[in-house]
Amino acid sequence: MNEAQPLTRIQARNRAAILSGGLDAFSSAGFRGATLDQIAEAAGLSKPNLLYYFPSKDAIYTALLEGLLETWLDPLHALDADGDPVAEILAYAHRKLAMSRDFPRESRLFANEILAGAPQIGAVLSGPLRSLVDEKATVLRGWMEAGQIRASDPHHLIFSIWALTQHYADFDVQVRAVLGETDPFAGADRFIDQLFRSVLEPVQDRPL
Amino acid sequence: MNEAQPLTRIQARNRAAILSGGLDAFSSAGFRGATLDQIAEAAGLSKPNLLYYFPSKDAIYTALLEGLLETWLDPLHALDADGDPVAEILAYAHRKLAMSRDFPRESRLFANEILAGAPQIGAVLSGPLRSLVDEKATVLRGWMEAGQIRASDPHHLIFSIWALTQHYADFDVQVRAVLGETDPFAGADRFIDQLFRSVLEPVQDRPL
Amino acid sequence: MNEAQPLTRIQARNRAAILSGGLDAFSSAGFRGATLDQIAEAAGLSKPNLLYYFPSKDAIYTALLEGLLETWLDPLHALDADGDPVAEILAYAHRKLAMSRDFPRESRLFANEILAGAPQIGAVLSGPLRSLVDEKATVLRGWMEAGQIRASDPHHLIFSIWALTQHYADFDVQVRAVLGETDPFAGADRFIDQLFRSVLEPVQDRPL
Amino acid sequence: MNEAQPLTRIQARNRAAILSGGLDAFSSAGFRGATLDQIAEAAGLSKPNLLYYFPSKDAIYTALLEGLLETWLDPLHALDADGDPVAEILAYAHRKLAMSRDFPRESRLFANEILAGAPQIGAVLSGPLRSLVDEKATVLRGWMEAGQIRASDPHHLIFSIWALTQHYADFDVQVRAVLGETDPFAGADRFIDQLFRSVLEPVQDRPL
DNA sequence: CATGAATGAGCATTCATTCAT
DNA sequence: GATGAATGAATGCTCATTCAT
Repeated sequence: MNEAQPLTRIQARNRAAILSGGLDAFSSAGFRGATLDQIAEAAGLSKPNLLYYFPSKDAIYTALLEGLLETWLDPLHALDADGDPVAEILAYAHRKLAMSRDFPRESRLFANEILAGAPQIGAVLSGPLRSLVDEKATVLRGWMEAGQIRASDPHHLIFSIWALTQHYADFDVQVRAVLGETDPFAGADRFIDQLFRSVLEPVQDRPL
Repeated sequence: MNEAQPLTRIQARNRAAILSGGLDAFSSAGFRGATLDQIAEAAGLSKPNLLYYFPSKDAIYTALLEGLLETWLDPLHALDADGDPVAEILAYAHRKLAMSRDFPRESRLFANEILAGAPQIGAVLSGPLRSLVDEKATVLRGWMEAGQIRASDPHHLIFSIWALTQHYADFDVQVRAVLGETDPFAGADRFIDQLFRSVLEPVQDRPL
Repeated sequence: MNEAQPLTRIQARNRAAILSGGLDAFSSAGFRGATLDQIAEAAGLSKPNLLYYFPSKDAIYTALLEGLLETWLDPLHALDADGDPVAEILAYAHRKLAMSRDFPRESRLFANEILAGAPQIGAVLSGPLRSLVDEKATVLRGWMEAGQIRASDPHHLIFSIWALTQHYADFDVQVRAVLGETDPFAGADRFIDQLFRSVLEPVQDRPL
Repeated sequence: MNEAQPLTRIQARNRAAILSGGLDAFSSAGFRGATLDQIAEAAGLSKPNLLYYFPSKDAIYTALLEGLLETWLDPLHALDADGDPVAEILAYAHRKLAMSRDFPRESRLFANEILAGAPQIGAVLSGPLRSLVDEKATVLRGWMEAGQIRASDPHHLIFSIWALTQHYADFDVQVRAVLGETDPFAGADRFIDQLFRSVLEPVQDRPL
């Protein structure tokens, strides 16, 4: 599996199947709780064949997390210092909520990793993630000082967007148990919009 | 170990040590990922001795969850329909945040159980929890219709309090990685207060 | 190990070795008393490898019993209502004794299962076995009423054949301790012949 | 527990309870398969207290076997060389059958020990038991040579009495499964009487 | 006499990984 | 590429036995 070689079709298909099976397993049972048997069955491969594509359980997990981190931070990267402040922030929250809706397993994989103490991505958190958050917090603070959004703690503002949006993926089982069969995301979208608009929009701008 | 008998001192001490060790293990690795060896070592007991107090790994987990559920819902129970609406809701959010600060392992245990699909407490979620939430949502809706707080979806309002407060326990590692050594809870408390005050207080009441 | 697939040579060899080792272990120590370690060692396999062929200790035991039951009842099935009565019964007793000589471990496995209360084959005893015995008892009664053999209780007649023949396998250790090194089966064969001839042959037919 | 001291009432009661519980356990599961927990629960004692009366599992088993062996051979001892031959032998068979009816657990304990290869009483079998059997076989042979009973192999004659009578205790489950609820012993008694009378009584003495 | 507490050894079974083909 | 076969190291749990009181 020389990485310089392009993957054959079978290779691509099997790698994808393994990663999908691994995502299922790791996102619900955590790294230690997931088993290669589960993953192999989900991927429709024998266990030795699975280990032909990834040398170890750890390698599957790492591949998943690495593939995830990029897309996971994309929405925040996209927050544009030159855009309309309220619109930018709300758009960011909506993008994050859409990720919870469209990629709930990825969200739960991430949650599991953090709950376990971030053994694999600890360095990313205190390195690239922290830098990115600090950079965007500076943008937010600039908007606040310019009176474009009301003043609040920019870091906690970001945390609140993470918490609120990821909750609908990570606690999906609980949300659905409480709401019944209703799809939670439409209501969540409206509520989140209302919540952040309230705290962000300067008072005099608020429509009576 | 007849439960009708009062526990001896040794029993009380060892049971507590086991539950604490189990809380450590289960809250970070999940049920499947935690091992009796970890728990026994954390409790300072041999593995067979641990199983002298609890008949199985499952029994420890169940004891933890049962002990947790009661206190977990207490803050919501305490939300008083006859109190001042904004003050009641904010007090609820503060109590929840205090629980994240004082009992972070319990929060992560709960998060892990939900992430795994709530195999043990699924029935509680769609039964007692749902009833409680519906009851309190009715209270909130009453306040909204009376104009005492601004209108929004009461279920999602409750979810948002859960999400925001539990985030500081469940994603503690990430929060601290981003903030550095600063204690997150003081800032979190202020931010949450500001956020919910914004969305709850009727517009005309807001000081200019 | 799809059972529809023919077994490979290795599979056939190892499954046979496991069943033989299991027969040794279960027939002398009973189900609970036998250990996978014994069986694995007798089969020349590691314990996990043994469990690669049979999913559990119970599965080995069940496979043995199922394989046994068929051949166990064959001699009785072969008792022919149209044959010569005395000859048929004596032939049946000889076949049973031959089984004790040639398959003593199987006999002891069966004895152990019965002694333990027949937890696995209880249903067979009160179902198929009872039907078969009742059917052959009816044949015997017919012969008795026709005066072809002397009258006696046909069920106890069958039990006596079981008891006498299986004794030489099940109590082999005792029989040999009492008899010394002599092979017991030649004498047993003669004695059983004489015993049943005495009780079966109509009195007037008996040579003086 | 100085053996020179007489047992207190409590000691006597508890020893008896342990032996009875042990008899239940060992007779159905064998030595290895039985557990001290079973025995302790059956005896209504705690496990450490049980081990106060008997120093080990092995000690209980040995005590049972030793207590058994004496009474086990009594009926054969009682076979009287000076009595009426046929009556003596039939009386022996009846006594043995009565023991199967009245002490089936003891019979099964003995059967289990033999099936396991007689690890504890092997020496008794090839020592005292063999001597006793040889002695009684000599008596039988004397009767045969005197024409008081018909000639047959005296050892196998004794084995046949053991086999037939013990079968009703050892294979009790099977016998009852085949016969239904009927009590087997009345029929067994008649059949055994008929069987041995047939093979023992000199031909000319037989009533037409 | 009796029990609560504790444990080393063992047991059935699982699991990630390796090896040969 | 893929699989059958195999295993060392756990893993949850049992069991006979010991110790302290």
